[in-house]
Amino acid sequence: MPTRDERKQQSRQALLEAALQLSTSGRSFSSLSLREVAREVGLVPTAFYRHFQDMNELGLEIVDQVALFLKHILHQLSHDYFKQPNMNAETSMVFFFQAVEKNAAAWIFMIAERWGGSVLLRDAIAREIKDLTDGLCLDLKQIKSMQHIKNEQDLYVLAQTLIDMSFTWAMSWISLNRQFQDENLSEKQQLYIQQAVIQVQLLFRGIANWQ
Amino acid sequence: MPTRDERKQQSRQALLEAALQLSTSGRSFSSLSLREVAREVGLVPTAFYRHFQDMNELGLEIVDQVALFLKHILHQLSHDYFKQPNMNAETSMVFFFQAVEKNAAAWIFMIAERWGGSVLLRDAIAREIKDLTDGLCLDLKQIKSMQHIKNEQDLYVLAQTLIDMSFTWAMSWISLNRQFQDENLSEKQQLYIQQAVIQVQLLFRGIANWQ
DNA sequence: TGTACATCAGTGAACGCGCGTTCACTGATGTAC
DNA sequence: TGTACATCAGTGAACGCGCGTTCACTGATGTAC
Repeated sequence: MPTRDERKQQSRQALLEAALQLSTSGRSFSSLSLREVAREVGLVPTAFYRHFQDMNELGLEIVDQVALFLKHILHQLSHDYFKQPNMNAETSMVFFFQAVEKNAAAWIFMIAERWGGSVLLRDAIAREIKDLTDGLCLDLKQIKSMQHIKNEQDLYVLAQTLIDMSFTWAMSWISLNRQFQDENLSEKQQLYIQQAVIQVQLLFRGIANWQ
Repeated sequence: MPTRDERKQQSRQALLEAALQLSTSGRSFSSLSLREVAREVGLVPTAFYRHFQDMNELGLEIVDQVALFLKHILHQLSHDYFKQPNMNAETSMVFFFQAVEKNAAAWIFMIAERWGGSVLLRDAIAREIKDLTDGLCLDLKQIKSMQHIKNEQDLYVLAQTLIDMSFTWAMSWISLNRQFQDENLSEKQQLYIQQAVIQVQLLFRGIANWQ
């Protein structure tokens, strides 16, 4: 028998997940209503207030959870790509897209609300992206093929570019999955993997020939 | 004395501009109400229906107008950058940011609604961005420093990258303008120009060393 | 040019609906003795 | 272990509000003769 407090946490998490799911299924977070989220988890609207002051507070908590998740993914991917001997650009793009599909909601939320309707969420997301970039920058600093880059700022800009590109890749991939089906989909997917690989290679030739 | 039809067009355009302005001043298009837009231009809600069937139809028209504007800007910028003899990366980034500031609403709308709350708008914007990319691709094809790129697809991916980056640059610039003031702002702006220039140079070194 | 009629952008009242928020409540769980 | 009380997650009625949409209308502009 779970304690009262444990059941409260379950309701809280259910509200968070319902809001995340609703706001990433073709809608936006700011179009959700408090009543709708409560209804989705089988609670009366007023019970919402036992967990969050308002939808803003719930949104900020989603940003926290989603950003933490993306941090893990990006760290692991950069680790795999730069440390594993038999990792080429194509297989690591495939890995990336698998990770995106596995938790699409996280990516959709971050990208859609990055320039979305709520100032609070936008600012919180900006801070989290700054954080992600700092983390990636530290990862890059320990890579062999980056040692010739002397200027700290150049490395930071590279991290920025990679983060921005990964968002674009993730969202384009999700758009494909929404738009096409079956063999038509896998054809488009193959094509897009090729294009993303070219982007990566363009960037990394730029790095190799830096300074 | 303007004709009845001319005055109708003025009301129509006023509705479009009010919606664009409201949806880019920290809100999102899908959070606008029909009544709010009508109120903003001094019309009774029901008069809205003389011009558009609903907010979706108005939104699609905004996409049209905004995309047309961006097409002009991007074409002119790529022309200036690649054809003018004394154009370096920094001065052309400054030109770009001037263009962004001059009509920030257009950029904000396109970027925010690209992954925003309305499926109709998202799809329309996706089509327009495809169009912009095709246009830029044609421009690139006529550039001297691109002649060594044999593969059509590589050029297309380059155009894609440039379009995506220009959106990121525009939105970051607008965020700076929203967030900082006075000498603090111009300091951040200087820094960001430097960072964007590094991104461009990274990319163009990649191109120079392609194949 | 003047008249009679048609058009149609904008009006204003009315509607039903979902919203956020308040309030007093219920009854199961937790705690103190 | 049993009892008496406190806590508090969830309930349900009620509120005022802005919304999209309908409808019959008004009166200035446009058109046909």
